[in-house]
Amino acid sequence: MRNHSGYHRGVAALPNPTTMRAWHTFLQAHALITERLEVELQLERDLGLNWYDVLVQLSQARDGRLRMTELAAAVLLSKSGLTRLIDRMNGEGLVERQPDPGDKRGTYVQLTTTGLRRLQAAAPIHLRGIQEHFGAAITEAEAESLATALSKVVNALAHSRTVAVERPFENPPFE
Amino acid sequence: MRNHSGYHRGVAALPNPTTMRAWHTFLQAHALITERLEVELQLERDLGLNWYDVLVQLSQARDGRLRMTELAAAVLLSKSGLTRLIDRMNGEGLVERQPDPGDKRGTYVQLTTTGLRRLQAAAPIHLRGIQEHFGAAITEAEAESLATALSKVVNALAHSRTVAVERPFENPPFE
DNA sequence: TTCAACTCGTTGTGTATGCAACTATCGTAG
DNA sequence: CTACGATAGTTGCATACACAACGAGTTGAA
Repeated sequence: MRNHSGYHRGVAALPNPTTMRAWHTFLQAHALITERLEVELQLERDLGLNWYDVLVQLSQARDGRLRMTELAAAVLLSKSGLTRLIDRMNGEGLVERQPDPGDKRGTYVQLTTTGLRRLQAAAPIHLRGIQEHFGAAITEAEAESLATALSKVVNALAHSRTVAVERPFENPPFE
Repeated sequence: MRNHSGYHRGVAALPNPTTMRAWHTFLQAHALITERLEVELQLERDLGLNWYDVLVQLSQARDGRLRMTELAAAVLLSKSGLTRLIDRMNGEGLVERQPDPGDKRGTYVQLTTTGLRRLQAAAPIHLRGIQEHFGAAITEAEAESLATALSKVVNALAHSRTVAVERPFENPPFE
């Protein structure tokens, strides 16, 4: 699936100014809002965004539990990263490890009632932040457009598996 | 507990479904595209995105140099984080530290010709990635809308200095 | 049934990063 | 000029993460 969206001039089409402006704003917005939401949740509910994400994923899962690997994928962490995150959350009683009776290799991560309460306390803060810093700043039409546009970006990326990239020159194995 | 989950309490409205959809797509798009660009730059030019950002900032600065603090702000790193990043980049000859003759506390980070060459080799790869994965996926109108909408988000955040948030049952701000 | 290849989660290790404390220097009020 | 608070950058320490190697368990083909 190559770049067959018009504009083939020379080797690789470069972004036009509008694209670059959108790109830059995109990065800036993400950095700022993410940091703000993290800080607010941390200050007001003593909960990091990763912890929150884990709680959300578990609360939405059937029986409030997921396998380590599923959860790792859902919260975009490596397996080892999740192992240690769950260690910490378990240490605070928010989740529990349960052996999977059907597969002795596997472990379920189960949301505890403590964890659920913690999530219920945190969710309004987080959602309020999203509304305040994101939703309130843009119009409904802009939100629609944004979702549409970025969905296309996501789909394009999801469907193009890291195509063996070209290595025009250099990059020999010497260092 | 004040702002109850009430939808009409006025105090803290929660996001509507459109907003939430836009929000999720926003996060997803950022995570995916960022990872892809990082991987591509790393594989094809053996350069991390942070390194690239530093090189870009320096190349755009007057005389190809910036003070540590300015650079730290530009690339969104803490002072200590930048100290070590510059250590590493200096170790590979991409930048140099220069004392500021006018302020003996200060240090300039100066782009070297090696660093500039490295940037010139990397830039096409990175820009191509932005075009391919971002620019090509959306229409010009969507790019405009996105830039407009997210600019408003950025401005709102930049102008609202972390307003002392409510701490329902935490230490009051009375020091 | 057997066993090689795979999968699941953990552990060892290395790296990047932030915070707080520190040193050196600067700027200024008195 | 002095003294003190502010600022620039570095360092010690702690944390969070990824990658690779690993042991235990599973699966499928012969």
